[in-house]
Amino acid sequence: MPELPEVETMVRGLRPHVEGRRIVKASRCRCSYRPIDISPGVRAIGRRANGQLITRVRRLAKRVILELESDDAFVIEPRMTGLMLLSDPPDRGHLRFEWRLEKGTTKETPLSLWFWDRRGLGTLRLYSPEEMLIALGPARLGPDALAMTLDDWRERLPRTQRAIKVALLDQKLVAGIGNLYASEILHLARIHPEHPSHHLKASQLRRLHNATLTVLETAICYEGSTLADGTYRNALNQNGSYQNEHRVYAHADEPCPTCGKGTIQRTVLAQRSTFFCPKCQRRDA
DNA sequence: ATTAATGTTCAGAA
DNA sequence: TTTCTGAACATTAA
Repeated sequence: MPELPEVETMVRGLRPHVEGRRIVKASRCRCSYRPIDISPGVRAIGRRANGQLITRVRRLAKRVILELESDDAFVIEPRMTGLMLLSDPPDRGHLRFEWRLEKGTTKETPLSLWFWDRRGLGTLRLYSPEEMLIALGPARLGPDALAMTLDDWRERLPRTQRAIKVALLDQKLVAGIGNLYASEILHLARIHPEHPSHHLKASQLRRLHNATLTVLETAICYEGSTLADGTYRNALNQNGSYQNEHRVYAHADEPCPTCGKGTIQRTVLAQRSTFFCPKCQRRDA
């Protein structure tokens, strides 16, 4: 479930320890389960990455990017249960990939960066700048949810007739929002999840813009959401705490914390759980 | 002991 | 063209 706030938290945790360090060895872990989906192959990755300096760590939508001095870049996509960890993996059986990093100063111990993934749906790519543009350029990925301007919302949402909840999950339309934050954003914006995207009024688009920024920025402050299954952790294997601030997600049958009158409903949209307050988020509003 | 549910992305179907 | 469905996967709860 790492979405934008969780991936941003990973990147911020990694950055001070990883930027400016040299990769001694990048290699696939011997894993109890199936090996991680990587490309190019292990040998090509080693040839291109070993000895390289990591110049920058950044986030691209829900992906972690490790930029190398050669201008190649690792692109890690955690999908459901992937974690980028500097220490203390929950277990060793689900470790999928390791970057062994050079000692910084003499005092520091050698450091490993790990990709740990319980379900194993995550992927890792090593891209040249040209490959990166093709794989993750504007044709594949819309503007980052935090970078969306009001004009971006006004211009992009009318492009589809799907329910707004479904549109928010379309990474080509707007990148970074996942199932959990889509419900939270729509609740704060007081928009019904089934409202057709192309029928949103100006006032609703303004509220959607503001709610997106508020929810995602607040969630980043709380270091993301760690759900009941405990999958998501930051770079040091610590919990996030935004789950305590969720107003609708996984709160079915509870009173709405905003209006106190409605009861949170759970429905299924695009095969995903969707939570909303029928009083705050009226269909016709 | 099965089965359903979990959520991201993509391939392929409608 | 646009939208929808199912599969990939491990684990837990029912």
